[in-house]
Amino acid sequence: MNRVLDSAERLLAASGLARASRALTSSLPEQIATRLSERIVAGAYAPGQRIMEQALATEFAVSRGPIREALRLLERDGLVAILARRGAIVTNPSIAEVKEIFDIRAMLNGLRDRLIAEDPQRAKVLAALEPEVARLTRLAREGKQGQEYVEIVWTLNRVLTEACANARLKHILDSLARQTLRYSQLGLSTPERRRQSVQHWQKLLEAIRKGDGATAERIARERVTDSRDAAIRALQEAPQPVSAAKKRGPA
Amino acid sequence: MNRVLDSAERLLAASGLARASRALTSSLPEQIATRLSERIVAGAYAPGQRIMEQALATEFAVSRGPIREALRLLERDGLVAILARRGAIVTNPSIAEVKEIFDIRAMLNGLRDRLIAEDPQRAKVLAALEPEVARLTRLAREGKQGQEYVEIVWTLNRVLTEACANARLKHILDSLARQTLRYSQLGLSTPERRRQSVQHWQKLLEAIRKGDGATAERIARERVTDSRDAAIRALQEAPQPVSAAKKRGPA
DNA sequence: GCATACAAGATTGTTGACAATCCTACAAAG
DNA sequence: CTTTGTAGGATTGTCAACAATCTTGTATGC
Repeated sequence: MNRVLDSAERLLAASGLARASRALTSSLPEQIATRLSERIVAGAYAPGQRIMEQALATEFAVSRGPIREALRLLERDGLVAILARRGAIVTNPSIAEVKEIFDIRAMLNGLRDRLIAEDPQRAKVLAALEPEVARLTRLAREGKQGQEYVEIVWTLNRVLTEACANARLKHILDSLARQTLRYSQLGLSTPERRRQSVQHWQKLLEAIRKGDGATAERIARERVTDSRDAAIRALQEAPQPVSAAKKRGPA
Repeated sequence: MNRVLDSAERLLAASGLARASRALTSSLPEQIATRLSERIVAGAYAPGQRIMEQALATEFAVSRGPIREALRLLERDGLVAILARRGAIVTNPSIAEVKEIFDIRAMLNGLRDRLIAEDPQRAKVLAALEPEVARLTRLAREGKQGQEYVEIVWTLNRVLTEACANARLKHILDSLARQTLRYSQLGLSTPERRRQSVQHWQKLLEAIRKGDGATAERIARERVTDSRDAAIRALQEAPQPVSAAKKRGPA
């Protein structure tokens, strides 16, 4: 339908977030939550739009009970806000809130990568990361544009988060990643930024290889902080980043 | 009824966590969740104990719907685990999981205190912190034992978290604090540890006063890491820290 | 012309009942 | 004596309807 929307959907698939956290568990509310989160991230529901329970219940051919639970799950992930007696509306994070989320991610990505660097069994993770970083390097050298770059970066992040020994950290990072998925494309827009991103990843791999947790943490943190600043700059220039349309009423 | 239980209840009240996050919103499921979380933290439900929906519905004189929602809220906070078709059981975090939570808190408390130190309007927070730290210093000098010490530390943490400009960070920290409330008393057991804790707080205040975000972050992180190690040591010595009884069946 | 009050419709919160699944106890076979 | 299969009760998951609240459109007053 729409180019931006398509790329967002591909990004979601590449990120593996939907599958990673819920789809296989086969609980009805979780399945519904997964499908709804895909729509929100893809921009099918505009920020600020109200989501009615009965409409979804009819669409998914279930009762309102599972729908309600699914909406609470989305609230937990920050994709909708639920107001008492007024239902769920798609969140529209302000620039300040996006910055907040990135600040938290900077700290926790730092912890994640430090833990991995200090893990005696990190060789396996490295084996998964190395070919991806090699692809990234090649793409950057060839000056290639496009979606592929973003997808590789998401894969790298997913591999690192999956490998994380701290289950609760993994959970929080997944949740935060879903919340910033809508803005993740903004961080790699210019060729210079991509070149710097590649350098960051190479240095991170080096630090993990050496088992240097402190360096791994510092690099991860810098990387997210850079993404944060880039995303904020992009948001300030274009206040409506993903969804062009501003539909508020029912579809 | 039981001394340990009493002190846990006082601690919960002093921490202000229940009130801070839910009680005033007056939604029925949230009220129920608050009361249940008090019971879990106080040890009225033993770890591993199964919680049945119908029993709670009868007790609170509501239908099972709000009870279900309340249990999902507790799951979000990590106080119960919900298994498909098997309901909610009170979580019994392993030592490894407690360490995980403390590791996350170390990072995020660091972010919190750095943000506060870099906040131009930090004077107001300082004004609230200073008398408490003074009380702490006095207690330590007098070599006083007892609950008061723990309560002051909780107040300090609550003031800092409340003052945090990052709303999402505040939310995550509240949630993590609830999860470790059961173990927070373990960190300050010996007089030496308390003296060191006082020093940490004094240095933290100093850093905030100067606007030295990096130092504030480092100190906060050290403090949580120390608490973590102390809590783990205590847990290894006494595997059943809060609730003495090991009731698994219905009460 | 604009703001306010009211009424009808729509939407969420809650309830009680039904269906599907799980756990326990007991019996039968190896 | 241990293990496997089965039946009953118990518990969670889902549904449809009712009550309480909110939103929207309209009319009225200034």
